[in-house]
Amino acid sequence: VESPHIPVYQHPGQPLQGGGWHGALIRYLDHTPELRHFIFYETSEWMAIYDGYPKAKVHLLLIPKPEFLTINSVTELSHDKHNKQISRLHSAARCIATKLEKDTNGLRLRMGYHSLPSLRPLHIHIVSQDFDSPALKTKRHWNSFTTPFFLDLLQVETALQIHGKVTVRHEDAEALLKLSLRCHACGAVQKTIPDLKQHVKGCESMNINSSESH
DNA sequence: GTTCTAGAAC
DNA sequence: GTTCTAGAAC
Repeated sequence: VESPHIPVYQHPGQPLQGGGWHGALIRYLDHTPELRHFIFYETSEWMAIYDGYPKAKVHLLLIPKPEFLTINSVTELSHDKHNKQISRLHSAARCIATKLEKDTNGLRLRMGYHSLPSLRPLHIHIVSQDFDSPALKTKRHWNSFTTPFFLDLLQVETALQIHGKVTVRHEDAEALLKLSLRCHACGAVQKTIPDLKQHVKGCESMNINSSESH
């Protein structure tokens, strides 16, 4: 397990545009000078960057470096080929999350993959569960983090262990993104995104296990 | 992935 | 009238 000097989370602002969005994350790995402020921390095996459009108070992406693991989606992983690398990557994610949870005084974090990622290469989301961010604008955004579309690290590890790979049915995953807007803490359905954000701010269930509730 | 915007919803 | 979403374009 890496035990680096993980810094304090401090998002730098909006990233530069251009360069084609599918491979946008590659530009971070290439150390494009304009994006250097978006590097949260890196080792020889991975780079943790600030999400350019953070969907919560804390939102990092953990990207394995090409020489460590070259792959675009969780469905391309196999137990036989990648078990050791994935273990190390997940350890790093957990190490970062533990540090961030300390720094943020109990902000709850989830770590995992999107079933159908829009960006390559493979990346793990480390995201706090407040979803208090102006960049979270659509049902797709919301459901990609709060439905089973979001695959937790442990879930991926278990699938790899049992089935040797992670299987995603495209249409099932797409359907999850279209589910009605539901509070992830209490399950209440909300009509619009603004309604949902308003609800989450005051939702009693949100504060369980948070230091702010004590 | 985001931006833009037409038209649905209110 | 304004708010909000969803689909096209990028």
